[in-house]
Amino acid sequence: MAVLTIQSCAARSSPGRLVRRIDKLMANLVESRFEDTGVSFVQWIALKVVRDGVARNAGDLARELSITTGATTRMIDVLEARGFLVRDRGSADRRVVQLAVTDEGHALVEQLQHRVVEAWNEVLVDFEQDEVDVVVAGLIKLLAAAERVCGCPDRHKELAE
Amino acid sequence: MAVLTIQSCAARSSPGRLVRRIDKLMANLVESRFEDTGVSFVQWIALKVVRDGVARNAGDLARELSITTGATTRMIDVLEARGFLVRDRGSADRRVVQLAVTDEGHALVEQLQHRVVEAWNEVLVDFEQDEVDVVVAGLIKLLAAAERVCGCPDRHKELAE
DNA sequence: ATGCATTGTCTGCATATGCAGATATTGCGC
DNA sequence: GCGCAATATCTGCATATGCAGACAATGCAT
Repeated sequence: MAVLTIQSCAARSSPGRLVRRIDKLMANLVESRFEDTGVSFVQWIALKVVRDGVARNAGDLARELSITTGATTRMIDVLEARGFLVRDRGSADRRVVQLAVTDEGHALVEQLQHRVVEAWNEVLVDFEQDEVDVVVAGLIKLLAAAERVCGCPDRHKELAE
Repeated sequence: MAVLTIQSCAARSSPGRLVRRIDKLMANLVESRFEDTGVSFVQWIALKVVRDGVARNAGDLARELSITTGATTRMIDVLEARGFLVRDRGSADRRVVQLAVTDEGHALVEQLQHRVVEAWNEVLVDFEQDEVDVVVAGLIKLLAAAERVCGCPDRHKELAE
């Protein structure tokens, strides 16, 4: 408690700075390997969570991607136009837009998934399995703490995973 | 090595997903406490690294913020217009734009720094000091690994910190 | 000293996203 | 059934950023 001091709050070694930089670098790294497909990293994540049933409609998807529903609408527009995804205005509740990946989208997710794993494994080559586990565990705890303080609106149904 | 599997590469517990979400949440959290100042989180970081001498010119600042020099130019425009920062076309090399915070900028950094520390400490309230150290150490190693794979262009002078 | 490659910053244009209001649908109380 | 609050998505507009080329200053080879 009271763990961060003035000196460390925005230093190179502050958690905030580190997560930001890692996020940017990894997104760029992965995206550089998607170039032939014209699909962005975020678009790939969108397709993946829809395919895996983690996001079934537009609102779910927005929460999964940590972007607004407005931004999500437009991303779905693009993915639908490119034939990777289809909208389906639900018959039960006609407000919600059910999402499903097409065969083409499914194939794309599969293909790019291997590239993502490969990139991460190149980065993690000098890590032992338990080192990774420790980092991930720490991040999970940190995220939970941040969500608590933010009174996080997306404490949504825990689609076990 | 070969630590990430297909299953875990984009799951809720993947390092990539976690760092992205933590970054977004913390940026929003901090920014919500800056509202009265009209300064964004990134703008505050910019002022801070300039004040601390970590970034002395526009190029340095771009690397510190992980954004392009073009975006940096415009951010400097705003901060200069608001009187927090001054440009000074260097006399030694007239290409570089030396940066310095004004008295007003200095005061702002000081004031907001306390809010940032406070926010982080609220998040970290259930962490022991050594838990934080472990997470930070893991992130530092992860960042170094990512920079290695990216052939990172900003392995710039190690302004010790 | 001249020409040319390099470097640092800036600018024009495109995209991604946030925000706030609009629209459509649902469900609830009466 | 009617009116109204709540919900899910969409749209218009503003901003932040990336990218690629422009421009200015420097320094190096000759």
